Amino acid sequence: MTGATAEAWAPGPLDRGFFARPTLIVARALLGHLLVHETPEGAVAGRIVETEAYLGPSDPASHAYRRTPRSRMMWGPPGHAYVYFTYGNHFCINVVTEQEGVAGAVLIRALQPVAGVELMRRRRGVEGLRDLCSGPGRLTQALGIGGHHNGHDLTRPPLYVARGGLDDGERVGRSARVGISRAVDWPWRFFVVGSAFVSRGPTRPWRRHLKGRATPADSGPDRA
DNA sequence: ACTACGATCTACT
DNA sequence: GTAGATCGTAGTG
Repeated sequence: MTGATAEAWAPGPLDRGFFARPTLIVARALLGHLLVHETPEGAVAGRIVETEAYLGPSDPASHAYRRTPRSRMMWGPPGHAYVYFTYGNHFCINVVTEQEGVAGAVLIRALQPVAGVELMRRRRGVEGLRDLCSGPGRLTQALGIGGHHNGHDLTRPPLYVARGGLDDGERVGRSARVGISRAVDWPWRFFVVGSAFVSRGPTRPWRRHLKGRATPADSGPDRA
């Protein structure tokens, strides 16, 4: 259980073509894959169970709604990390999508701890498995991700996305995105239905009431 | 130069 | 359920 090295279980990184697709496709397709960080202190990894899509100038909630120095990475090459600091306390990590020159990124919102759990506990200062990576600020702390990872190529160690997958019977759910003040009803959050490791309780993500017009809240065709 | 506000988390009532 | 922490980014003057 504990003590397994990355080499013992991790397949290679996903290739760049995986990320060079429309952002909404990548956001859903990332579910089940692994975010891996290998450091001198040890290897840690988690299975992606919750994501959010952020587009370019067409998306009022996106950092790329307007082009700024901070968000320039979102126009950069696919498969690279966009890491930003927020609320004076937390880092969040995105995977850049689309062709270079087109803005788009997927925020990783929650992981199911898979390896390096003791190191995660040490970094987080909490014990509960469900408290280690269930939130965008929590998972960066657990994995040791910081501002210096901004622009890192996530198809290359030491920080990369590796092939995982969804089990038969696991379904993809959608909801509105969390923590935003514009485009609040756009259903661009994706999560593994029933996972105990999503950032908002496992039984609660459906509880958003639709106001006025219907939104496509049903899961679409799944398959990663 | 100055101000407002977060793609959040934790602790407390 | 609500508030405070805490600071870089972005927008305004």
